[in-house]
Amino acid sequence: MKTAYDHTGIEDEIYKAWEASGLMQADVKSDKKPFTIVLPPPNVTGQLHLGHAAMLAIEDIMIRYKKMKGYEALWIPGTDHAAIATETVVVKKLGLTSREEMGREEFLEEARKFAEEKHDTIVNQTKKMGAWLDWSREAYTLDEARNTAVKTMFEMMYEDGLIERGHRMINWSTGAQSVLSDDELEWEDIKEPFYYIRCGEFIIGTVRSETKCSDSPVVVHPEGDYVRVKYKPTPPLVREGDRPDLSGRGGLKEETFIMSRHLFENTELRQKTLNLLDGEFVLVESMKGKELEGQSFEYHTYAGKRKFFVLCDEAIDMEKGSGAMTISICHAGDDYEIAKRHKDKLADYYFEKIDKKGHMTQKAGACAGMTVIEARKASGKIMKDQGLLVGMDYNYEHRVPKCYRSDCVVEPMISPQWFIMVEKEFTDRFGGGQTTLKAQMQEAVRGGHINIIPDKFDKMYFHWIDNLRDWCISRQIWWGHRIPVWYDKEGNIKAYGRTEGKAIDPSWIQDEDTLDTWFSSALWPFSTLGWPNESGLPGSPDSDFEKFYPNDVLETGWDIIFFWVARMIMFGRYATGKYPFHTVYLHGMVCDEHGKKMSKSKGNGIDPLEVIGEVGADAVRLSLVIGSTPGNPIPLGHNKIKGYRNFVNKLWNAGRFVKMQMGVSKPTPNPSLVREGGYCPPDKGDRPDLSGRGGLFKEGDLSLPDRWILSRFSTVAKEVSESLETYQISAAGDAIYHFVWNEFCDWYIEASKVDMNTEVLGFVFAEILKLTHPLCPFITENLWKEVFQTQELENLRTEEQFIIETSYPDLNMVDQKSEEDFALVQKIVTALRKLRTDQKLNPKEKLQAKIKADAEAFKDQQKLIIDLGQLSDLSILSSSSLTGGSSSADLDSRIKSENDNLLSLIVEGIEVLVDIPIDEEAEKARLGKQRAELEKKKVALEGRLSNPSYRDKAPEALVKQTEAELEQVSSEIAKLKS
RNA sequence: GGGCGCUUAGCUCAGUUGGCUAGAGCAUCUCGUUUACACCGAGGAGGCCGCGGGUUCGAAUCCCUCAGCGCCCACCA
Repeated sequence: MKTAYDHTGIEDEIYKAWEASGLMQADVKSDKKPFTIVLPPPNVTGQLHLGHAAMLAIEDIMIRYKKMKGYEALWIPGTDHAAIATETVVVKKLGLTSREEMGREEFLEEARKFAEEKHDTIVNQTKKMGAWLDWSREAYTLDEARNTAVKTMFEMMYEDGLIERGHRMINWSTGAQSVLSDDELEWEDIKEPFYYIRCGEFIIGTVRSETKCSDSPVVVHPEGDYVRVKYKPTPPLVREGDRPDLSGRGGLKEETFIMSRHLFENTELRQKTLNLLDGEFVLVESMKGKELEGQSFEYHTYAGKRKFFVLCDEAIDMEKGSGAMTISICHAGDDYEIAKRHKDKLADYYFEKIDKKGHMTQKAGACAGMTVIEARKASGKIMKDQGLLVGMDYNYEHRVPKCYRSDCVVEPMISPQWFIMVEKEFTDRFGGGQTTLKAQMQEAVRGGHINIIPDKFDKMYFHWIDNLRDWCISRQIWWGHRIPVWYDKEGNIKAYGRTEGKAIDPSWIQDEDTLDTWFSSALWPFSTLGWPNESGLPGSPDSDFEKFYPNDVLETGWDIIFFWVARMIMFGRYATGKYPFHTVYLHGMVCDEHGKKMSKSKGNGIDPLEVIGEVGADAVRLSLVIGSTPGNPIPLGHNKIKGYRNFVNKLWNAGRFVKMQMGVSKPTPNPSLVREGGYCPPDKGDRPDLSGRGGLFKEGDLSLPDRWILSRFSTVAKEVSESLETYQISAAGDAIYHFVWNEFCDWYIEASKVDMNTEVLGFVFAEILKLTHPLCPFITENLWKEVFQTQELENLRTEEQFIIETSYPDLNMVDQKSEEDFALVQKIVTALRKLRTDQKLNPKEKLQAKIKADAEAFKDQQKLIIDLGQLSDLSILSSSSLTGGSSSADLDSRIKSENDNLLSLIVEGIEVLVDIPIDEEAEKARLGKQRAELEKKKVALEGRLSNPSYRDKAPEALVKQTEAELEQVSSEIAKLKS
């Protein structure tokens, strides 16, 4: 064994051995209680990033822990075809400007090849993390089985009327050339000029100047208060940063405007808004919006002369702009809503100003053919030059939607698409009566069927559902599940859903579009378990679906709670009648050590594969799970990783020490250690019992450190299990870290060097390896083999065992007395070490000391203190050990008088006298400081006890405890003073 | 604009029903080449728990105000 742990090579070797062992494959016929997690499938074209690494670490810990706890643990791996993301990448890789340059089939073949190549990469990277996945059940969101599930789901929902096709306002990604769901938008803050434009007498405000190029209704509020005003300019119109309007077409001449009373009367706002007009506004008349209705007029737009007419609608906000607006029915959601209410009047106004590529149509006149962004600038300039503007705000800030995959502009457009109706009533197939998908999703969490960790996401979840609109599931891309609908030449639907056993007429045409990638992802918890083929079929008791569905925990990053988690809940409940899992564990985003998002430009990114190469997967796993709590950012930096690398090395070296003590021969069973009728090892062969259910050691054989470490281990193992049960992985890791380092290594191993019990040493270390295994699978397996097994890795399964085959530690050897006794030893030894530091003594110099104690009861501690405190002797002061006989009348004062040349340490009220040359000054200072601290504490305790309400109302035990403390503090002070 | 959350040591963060002297890692200071480990050991220093108020015998913890920070949703006139 090397002095420093070297993970290189061995991790891959261990993973291969696990795979070869067959142990990773869950047994559907097992009697054990199932525990199931489905791996959130990484994008097949992706690289392993830190988010995956965190996910893998957390889920692997859960799986290994449950497996060692005796569950039939199943963790299903898989990959996601990631429709839009992959298609975008493939188009780029093939050097196409659009997929149409290649035929559909040819393109799909290329995409398939690409996905296959990339698949192996992500799978191998997943294995690097040590993930205990059942590869025999690996799934893919775009494979045959999942396609069957998709078609079945589509069919069910279509028949229930929950899937409909219709023309609606949708989000169009000009880059991906597809519709996107509301959740697939990413919003970007930008600053753009905001224009106030003349439109006849009206003034309309817009940031989208390019859309103001066509015939349009001017919409006003029917009950809104409007005014017609006369505008009298104040020439010359020259101001800083502005040029006089020399065109003579506006600004300088008298004219009339119609605006909201709100704008007219708020002078400050008016000046700010109509900042290109400098003059006087004089009221001509007042009117309600409805009085304006129906008026029509012609006016110049940047693209030429256009017709307008006035329409009333209550959607108008009188406080915004001038209280009037024109609408672009095909290019804005709100406008479309207004148009729907005025169908009869607006039939002629449904025309596209922007095409699917994001270019302006012929409607845009001079700007036709430009991109939206170009046209926005150009049209603004034209309008300014032509005097069509009455106001401008250069600092208007708003947010624009971008495509989350192709990062291009998203345009609202009207298009025929397929939708899942989340608010439509249907009859629950599982006896839930009339309900809606929305209601089922709400019930999942509200009814306590699903527990979200941390619970702050409950609110986010409900908020999302409350605002949820129908889910657009069709996509105009090729890579994905093609929508299972067939039309005849007239466009009538002739077939849908599953095709097995159905006659598909060759003349029918399948829908060109594919399904949203999240449609197949939403089926993942049960499509991976054989649904629909293995579900609900009588007499299929051994099916994965029966055994492992519902899943137990769904673990993922909180950022896909809506994309994925909510939709799995929706589909799971709808299709199987059961919520797909009982617990949702959401981890946060990995960020750098200062809480900043990792990004290439900042250079603070960490590549998980690179660091695994440097320090090994175990250290990386610990870095990702310790020091972070669910839902909160996971801070990660090289310092942290280094810290856990050091821990892994510490564990390694503890293993080396244990192995050295156990000798070259492997440990053999010591019959004297196993009690009559005690624990019987469940394992094959005559190996030592390292499983530790208690009843293993004879009381009399155990030293104080033995009893202490067994007791402490019992407590810590319990804490760790409890933490893992309650998904507090960080707390579990922290407890292990400190137990191993600060108790086992710092104290037990040190004590062992003096008085060795190799059975206990080996036993506790073996238990530590088991306890740590879920967090650090590689090094624990490695040490398990090195220290406790005789066989090589490949033979472990048949001849001995892998560590995961053992039981998770559950030891009941808590011994309060030993813990207290050992704690006193630790405190006295620490005090002695501090004394050496303070007095600048040679650390190697052995000291003489004395202590007052019961010689027999203190025997164990005495020896330990001598050894660990580097003493030559620690004599026990008792009445008989003092000169002048056995009278114990005033033992303390006699001790004092006979030893007043010795330095006195007060530890836990016990006086330790040390024979060293006393530096009077330093000693005085030390005592003064200690006394001050004690006095301060005494005052606090007395204050509390002198409060009658405290004695009255605080629990009795607490009051007693306070009294005991006061007593001890007082006695310590007395000893210091004497 | 609506909502959620955070503020604890120099840094990153724990602190689970209110109760011992508020903890950890890293950084820092002093000492140390003790044969498991220098990827180490020993010891130390460092906190009005954001500000102000309230409830309580008792508040980092519960309630309210304010300030600062972060996030989610909505928002294209």
